[in-house]
Amino acid sequence: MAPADGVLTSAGYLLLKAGHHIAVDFETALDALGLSGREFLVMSNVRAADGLSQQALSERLGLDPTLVVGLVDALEDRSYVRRAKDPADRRRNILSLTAAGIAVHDDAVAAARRAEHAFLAPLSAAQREELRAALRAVMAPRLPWLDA
Amino acid sequence: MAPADGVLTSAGYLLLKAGHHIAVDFETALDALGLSGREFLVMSNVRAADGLSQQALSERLGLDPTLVVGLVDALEDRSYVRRAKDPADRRRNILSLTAAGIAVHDDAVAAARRAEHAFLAPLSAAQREELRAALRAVMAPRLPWLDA
DNA sequence: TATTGTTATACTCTATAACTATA
DNA sequence: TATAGTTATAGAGTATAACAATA
Repeated sequence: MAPADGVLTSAGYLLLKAGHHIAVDFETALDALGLSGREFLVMSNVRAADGLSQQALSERLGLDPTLVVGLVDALEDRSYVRRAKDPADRRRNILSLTAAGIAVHDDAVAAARRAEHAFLAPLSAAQREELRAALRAVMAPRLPWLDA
Repeated sequence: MAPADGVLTSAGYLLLKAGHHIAVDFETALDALGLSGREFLVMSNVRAADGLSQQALSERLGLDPTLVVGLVDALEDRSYVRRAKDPADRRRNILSLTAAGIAVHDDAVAAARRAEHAFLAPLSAAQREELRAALRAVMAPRLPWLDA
């Protein structure tokens, strides 16, 4: 057997593929609500971390700040997200969800959970929890906000 | 606690993020060999499945056939991959690795394995294997060639 | 008439640099 | 002088459609 054998069934490659597949599933599930995956993540982060600035958000998302502008614009147009000047530093925009944003986000969370459950259906509840713990351990050094 | 809490620490989101992070790590590791991640996957699939056509390859990779053309072109230019007309159906290109291609691919596999090992370092050997088994179970319905 | 591979075009997405307003 | 946010531009990446060769 070739020394290269097993690459395509390695944990690393399967992880890469699984990540992409579930991303597509999330997009599909959120599409019914008129949200993109990124918009959902913007709302999730704004909701999870109070008083988030756009720069802090871009770091969390791993996206360029210039991309965040357009994302927040699109959500503000639909009145899901609010920009407010930080009184302590008027350069900063403090982001928050509106009541309408929270309502839509609740639905989006439910849709995402259904998609996740379907994706992980081949696993038992215990296996799903083990998977989550393993991924959390691996990602902890890379996602500082995960500790909180 | 808000009903939306936990989205960012869910198995699904961590899976999505982990997939992207390891993809970046793979790209970085392969860069030293002058290979892109996709070129590496082309070579890995050609090597794993004998007599693969470009169309079959595009299905395995989940990429449009028109993208495969350019990938194979670039690898053929470096004499890593060969195109040969299928005698049974002269529309088909049968792909194979050259000796040079196999040599480079061996190095690439080693580099990818090192990157994977570093990425999964927080996990024990048993946990890594459990992760691999879980991902394989989840992806089996989506990657038909995984059964082989 | 359908399929494999190829090419060309248009579209989307992203990264880079420059600008403003605040500090 | 440096930073947060914004805008505009250019580049890379992708999808769509049309074509040639073969079935």
